[in-house]
Amino acid sequence: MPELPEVETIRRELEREVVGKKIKSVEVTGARTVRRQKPKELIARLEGMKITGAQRKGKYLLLVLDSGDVLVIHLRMSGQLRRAVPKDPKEPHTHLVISFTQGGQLRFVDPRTFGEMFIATPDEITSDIPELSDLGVDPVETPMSWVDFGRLLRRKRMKLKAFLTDQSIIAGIGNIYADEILFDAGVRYDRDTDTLTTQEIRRVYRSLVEILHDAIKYGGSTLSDGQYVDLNGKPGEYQSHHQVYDREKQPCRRCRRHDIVKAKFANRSTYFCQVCQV
DNA sequence: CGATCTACCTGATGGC
DNA sequence: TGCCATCAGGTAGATC
Repeated sequence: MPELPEVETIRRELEREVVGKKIKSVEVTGARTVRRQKPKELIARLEGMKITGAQRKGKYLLLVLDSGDVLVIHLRMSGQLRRAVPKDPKEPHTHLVISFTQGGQLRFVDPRTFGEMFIATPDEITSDIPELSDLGVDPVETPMSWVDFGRLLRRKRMKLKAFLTDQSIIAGIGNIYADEILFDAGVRYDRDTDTLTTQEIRRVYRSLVEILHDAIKYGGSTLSDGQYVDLNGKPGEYQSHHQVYDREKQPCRRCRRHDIVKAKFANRSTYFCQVCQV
């Protein structure tokens, strides 16, 4: 479900809603949500702690605690974080509930159960947990120049879409935003990184920054299945700004004369305009 | 090293 | 109406 813009939207809400709150109790009911450690250990390291910060690295959310520990959350395909009060009916697939001493709850809901939560020390995050320590640059958190971006690109030899979605190079871009970025830049998904001209590199990077920030501005994308919602259950609005994603056979919004094509790349759908992207 | 495929799950959708 | 195949925002791991 969520890519950088959706996770960033949630992070900003967490900053307002849970930072400063103290954890009274934690209930783990899902069998798979806490799988790197015993739920008991996670609960023990959470209860009684105050949340002091809400950070994001790529698609990972990090809730920093006053104990020094960090609660790491990855939503994967269908995970949601929802604000609630104890009397709210429990939605199906609610796997973990954090209750605050100030009242109110943070609930983790995840139908497909790919999402996970674990608690780690900052040291473990920077050096021991490969997915996190090997994470590439977060283009929103740590802006770079297009020249730096070009250096990253020149170091690799792969298909452009694979490059953009490789979390160990650039963190946060997934299937939707890769397609939107490539359309905006006018470059095909299957171009080899070593064939891009300097101008194309500059265009791809400018599009990358613009699309991600624009998507954050609109609160991310919610597709027809309505899976992505924010802390308050509100869907995003960026889907109506999509130029290609999920627009197969609909006219290209740039050239207006050709239909968006859906192709398979790396076993997933890729949407593009055969005329506007070269 | 990169490309490709599978697995992990539930639920929605569309064809027959 | 029901049954079955296919697909979905992500990622890790196996294999070539």
